[in-house]
Amino acid sequence: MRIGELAKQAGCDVETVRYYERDGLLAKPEREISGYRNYNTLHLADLQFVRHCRSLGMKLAEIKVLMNFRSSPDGDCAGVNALLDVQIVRVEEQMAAMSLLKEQLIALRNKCEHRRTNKECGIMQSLNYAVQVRKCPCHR
Amino acid sequence: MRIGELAKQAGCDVETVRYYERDGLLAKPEREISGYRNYNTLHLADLQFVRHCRSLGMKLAEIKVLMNFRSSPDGDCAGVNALLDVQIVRVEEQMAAMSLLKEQLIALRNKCEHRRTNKECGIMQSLNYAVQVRKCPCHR
DNA sequence: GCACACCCTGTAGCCGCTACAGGGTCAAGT
DNA sequence: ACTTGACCCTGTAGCGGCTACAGGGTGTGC
Repeated sequence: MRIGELAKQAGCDVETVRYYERDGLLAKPEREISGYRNYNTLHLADLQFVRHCRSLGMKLAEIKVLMNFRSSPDGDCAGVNALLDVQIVRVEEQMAAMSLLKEQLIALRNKCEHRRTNKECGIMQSLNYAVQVRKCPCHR
Repeated sequence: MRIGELAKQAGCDVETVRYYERDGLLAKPEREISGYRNYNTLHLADLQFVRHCRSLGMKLAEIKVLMNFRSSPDGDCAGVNALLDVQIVRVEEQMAAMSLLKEQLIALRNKCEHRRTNKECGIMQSLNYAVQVRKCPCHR
């Protein structure tokens, strides 16, 4: 199949496929005489693997590591587990940060009693000062 | 004061200050004969305002809007409120997405019973397929 | 007169794409 | 045989918000 079909099946953009190839994430496919890239179902499986990893928020460098694990099927999968743990920790950290952020934004939003001028606005006034930060409100 | 002192007081990098100036977020300061930028406390207040907004996750374009509100102090602050609401919605959306992500990652993590080979690893096998998505687990 | 901290401009890099420009190829229709 | 239009190619630039140089100039203290 050609690149358009491949991209469609994987639910991504043609440009993205070429980007992955350039980045060394996907193997370079054979070319037709015309120069067109020609893919088979193994290429598709690889691309889908990458897209699934991406949808889980993994970085391309991390996906490369997983691809390497994949190409040594008899190796110990401890590395896979460790990589997943990194993802989970990262997401948890981001969630904690967002939680704090939301709290700050809502506190700020409540500073304004409607229909004031900009200079009287409690929000605008507060933005002149650093946000009061409690020590990690999400973990108590 | 010179740029190094300004950056230090605002808790950011010198390069960041110059970047903000180039981006039109901060006014261009006077120059000394040497060509060095010379700042006063008003510049510092502006920079701190920007940094506080950034720490709340606002985009530079949004901060520009707030700066404009700031320079028309007698205007109606409804726009400020609306902008804050946009921030809050954005953070809530991101938190919902992260929550879903975390759930998916943990489900995936549980697919591997320790000390297998890569090809037997439940995680690696699952990554060949799309993640099962429940309809927004964070809102019920 | 020298060292060293600081400042300047301009450019390139990070990430994961996205969006062109400027061209070639192919298949169907007339 | 010719045209249309969908697809493909390479290469480059842009997004956001910085960060990190290179290659130079300036200021200050000893």
